[in-house]
Amino acid sequence: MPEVLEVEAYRALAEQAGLGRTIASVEAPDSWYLKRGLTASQLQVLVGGHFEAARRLGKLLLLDTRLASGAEGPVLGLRFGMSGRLVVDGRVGTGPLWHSPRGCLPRYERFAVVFADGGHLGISDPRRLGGVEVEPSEARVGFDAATLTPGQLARALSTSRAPLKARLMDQARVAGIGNLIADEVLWRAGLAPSRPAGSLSPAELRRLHRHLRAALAQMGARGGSHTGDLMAHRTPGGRCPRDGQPLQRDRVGGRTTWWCPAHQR
DNA sequence: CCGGATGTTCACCT
DNA sequence: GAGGTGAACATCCG
Repeated sequence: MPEVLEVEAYRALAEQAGLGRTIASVEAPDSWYLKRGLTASQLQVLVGGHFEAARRLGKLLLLDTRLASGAEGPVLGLRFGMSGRLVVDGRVGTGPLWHSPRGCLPRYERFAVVFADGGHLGISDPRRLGGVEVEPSEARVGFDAATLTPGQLARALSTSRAPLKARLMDQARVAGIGNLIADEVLWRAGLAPSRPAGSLSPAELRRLHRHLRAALAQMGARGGSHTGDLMAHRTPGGRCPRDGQPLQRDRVGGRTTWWCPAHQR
């Protein structure tokens, strides 16, 4: 699930409910979930400290920490993969948009911090595709999709012969756009997913930027990445809700892509 | 039973 | 160097 909209909801939840609470223990039962050599014992440094801020870069949730000593602690980086959710005191960051209530079973909790007040903040991730790291490289993350300017979009796409959709989903270029948002935005903007990214005219670039902003705002208000106008039609036999033409299913950038050859050029 | 799923990384090709 | 492909991760769903 998590694209920029979901991770932003997780960030808001962490900020609203997770800051300033004393950390009593860190539970990392799944060593595979700890990335870049991070170990459970290294995380024990957080005990007695607290989270000081919740930030987001693309799909990466960053938790700034303060140690018990008062010194600045490490930055915790949380990734959610396809099926990960942030859970704070039993509350899920995005409310009702998760389709399977079973995704929250205790056995799917891959990482958690238990607070001294008895509450907790954790990641529930059935498919185990997310992960936790310390001091993630913030410099390697591209322009954030939620605040992307027209100039940044132009820079992210310019001169590339890679498919437009692949470039939009390249987290080192534009951070936060996943498969569903990419299909939705390209459909709204009337641009074919396989167009070379660097081939867009200035007018097309402006159009893409406008539709990206509008789609994120609308889908955010509706409740997430799966609430786009194209979503219900991404299925065999599906037709374009704009012009009724059969949608085409392809593979672009390694991901299943649904698009309308009639109006996406 | 099989295929596919809102993601990332890596090895291995062209 | 730039891109593409397939595998890996683990579970659920149609």
